[in-house]
Amino acid sequence: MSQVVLASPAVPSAPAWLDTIIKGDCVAKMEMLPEKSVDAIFADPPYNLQLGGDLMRPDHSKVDAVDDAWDQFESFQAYDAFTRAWLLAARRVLKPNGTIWVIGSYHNIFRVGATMQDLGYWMLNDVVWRKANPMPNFRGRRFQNAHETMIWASRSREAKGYTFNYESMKAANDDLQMRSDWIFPICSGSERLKDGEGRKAHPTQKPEALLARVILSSTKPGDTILDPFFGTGTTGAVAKRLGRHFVGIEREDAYIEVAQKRIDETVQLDNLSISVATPKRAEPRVPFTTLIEAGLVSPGAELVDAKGRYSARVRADGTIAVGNEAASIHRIGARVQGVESCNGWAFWHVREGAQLTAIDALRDEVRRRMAGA
Amino acid sequence: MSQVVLASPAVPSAPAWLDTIIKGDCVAKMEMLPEKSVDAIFADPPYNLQLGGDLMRPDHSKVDAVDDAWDQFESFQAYDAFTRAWLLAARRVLKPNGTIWVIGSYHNIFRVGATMQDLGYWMLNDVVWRKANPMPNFRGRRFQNAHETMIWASRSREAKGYTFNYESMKAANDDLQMRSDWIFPICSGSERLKDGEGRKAHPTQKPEALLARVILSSTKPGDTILDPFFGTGTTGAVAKRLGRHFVGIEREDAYIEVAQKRIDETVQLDNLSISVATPKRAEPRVPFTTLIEAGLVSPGAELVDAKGRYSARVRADGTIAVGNEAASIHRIGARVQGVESCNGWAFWHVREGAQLTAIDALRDEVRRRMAGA
DNA sequence: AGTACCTCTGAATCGTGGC
DNA sequence: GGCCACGATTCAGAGGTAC
Repeated sequence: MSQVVLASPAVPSAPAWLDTIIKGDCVAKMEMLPEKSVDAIFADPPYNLQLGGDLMRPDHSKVDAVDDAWDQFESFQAYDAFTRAWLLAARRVLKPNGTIWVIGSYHNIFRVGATMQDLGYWMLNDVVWRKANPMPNFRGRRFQNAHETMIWASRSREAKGYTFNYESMKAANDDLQMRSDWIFPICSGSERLKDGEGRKAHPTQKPEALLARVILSSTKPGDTILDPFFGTGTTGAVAKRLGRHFVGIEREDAYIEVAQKRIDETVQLDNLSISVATPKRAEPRVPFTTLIEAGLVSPGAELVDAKGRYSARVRADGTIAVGNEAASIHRIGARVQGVESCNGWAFWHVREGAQLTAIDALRDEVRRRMAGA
Repeated sequence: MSQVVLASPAVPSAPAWLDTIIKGDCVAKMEMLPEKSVDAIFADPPYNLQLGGDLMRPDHSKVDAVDDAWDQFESFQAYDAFTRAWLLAARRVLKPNGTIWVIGSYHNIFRVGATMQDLGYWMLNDVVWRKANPMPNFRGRRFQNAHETMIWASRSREAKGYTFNYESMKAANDDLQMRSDWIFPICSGSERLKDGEGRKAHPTQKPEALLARVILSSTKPGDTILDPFFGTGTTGAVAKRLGRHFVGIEREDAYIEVAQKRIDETVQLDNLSISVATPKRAEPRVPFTTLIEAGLVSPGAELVDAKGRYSARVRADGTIAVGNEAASIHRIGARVQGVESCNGWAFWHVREGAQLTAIDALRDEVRRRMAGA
């Protein structure tokens, strides 16, 4: 009797690169992967920040800026060429119905987005990550830069079969459609990886909650997610935890070491638990200027305290004025009483004829309108 | 007796185009305006929406999409050429310290932003308009598109003297820095302009509250704001109400008619209501020695920091001394803390028994006396 | 044990004016 | 145009320490 030679198994073995970190330049390494082999891509490319000198906080401490060599480009042209190259290589690797996420800030995201359109990617959404705790603007010269932007795109306009877990997202958002603006804290505390000396292991580590929403919304369990700028491996760790495969590409040994250890320590959730976490819905803070914008208080209106002893005028810019001094409702409330501080919301009222309406009641009205909308 | 011939007024007459709507193509008309003649620009260019067929709601009603001829471009190249042309013409008209706002969605904002950078504009912020009541996504294939993006940029990297009313914005936001994400309802209800048949007069009318914050944050009363895509004149109406001048450019007679009527019916707020909170930088400089001359601080008096850790002595010449070293309040403040620099006004206090009085408060007193005199 | 206070830090394109 | 003094400017969260 001759021995039966077993045929190769019906299920093909997983490719060697699956669930690994590939060391090297992301363009060269992506070109070595099979075409149309990954379901999704998450990319956090260099932002090309163009910083001037040192920036000091008001308390004279120095801001730890992102001044790494990998974020330096000679010109917009150089950055565009780099962007075009990696986006092109990424598109080859992406399955026809795959989607790509790219995160950036105003420094780079417009160039990235235009290049994506030029290469044939089809935009599905731009999603705003609103930071719950952004760094302040220390010099008071701009608005506090409190968000970053993600672009979510399919491989082409014709690709209609991409994954979007609409029902999961809606259920996770208290049965309302998930919006294009998400709020998450920045990555800090124990989640923030440290090197041997206790310094942050990577200057721009992203929060796992952000990656979790990305992965849960646009991939299925068992899918493969490629991250060409792997860094400390947030994409890989979250993918593993949520029962997805990953491929990471990273140039720097120090980052690879941290990422591998992190992923090794990550445990996959049981199948039941790979569901969408419910986002917290905090009571929205309503600034005084919103009452003016909503038409509930008019510029020029008179505010008085409950006993009618003090009076102030509302200005269009959201400050209120007494004499020739203008400041917030809180400051002016403190000022007229000659005290250190004052809750302007509790102190001031709008006079309508003989009737006084607390501005706090008007704020409640704004909250009702925002919730009802 | 001969009649006195009055000389021409010392104040030069306003240019003929101020506070008017110019009919025509915005590039051609901007090229006819004097260079460096406007303080700010607000632009709401065509979004280049690429809609397929008609979009139907679940109840089979048709969504009133933006399908106007002015929003159709043959290709990204055509849209880019158009964008480059109007941004170039706009930059010529903008004063060196002027700023520009451009609003768009993911369809066009990335191309607009990249072009702005290519032309030398310097980005200050991207600001997200979060819609309190956005249109739902009817197909359930994407996230609800719940925001639009505005880019705020100066004319060049070197222009540091642009207007940003930091104090107004902060006071209006309950004494917290204004963030880069703003929430406003979309324009609807009685604010939404209708044509003769009760249909909306313009498909993309922006809310006045949005324009008000733009104008209040980045212009001063009396400034001139150019809007090259004037539409129904939201920019003009809000500018007039807030005591700013405007110039509008619009091609379509129907929009011009609605806009002119709207602006004619708009009333300017009184001066107190529109004035801008004064930044400390702009207040008259008071040298420390003035406090001594005014008798508010005596030579020989002891200065301490808020926590009483450091102490210095006031000298008659307006310097203060620690040990055998004498210098300005700033230099000595820095010296005792061992830091590079220090705002002595915020650091030092006069001790009167157990009570500490900030020398900054004494400076305010001097300023009040000077203003009253 | 609980709380109050202090310190540190995060993708940052972060002066002005007089001499 | 360069130099230098003046002096303006921060929010939320985590973690540690003192009481």
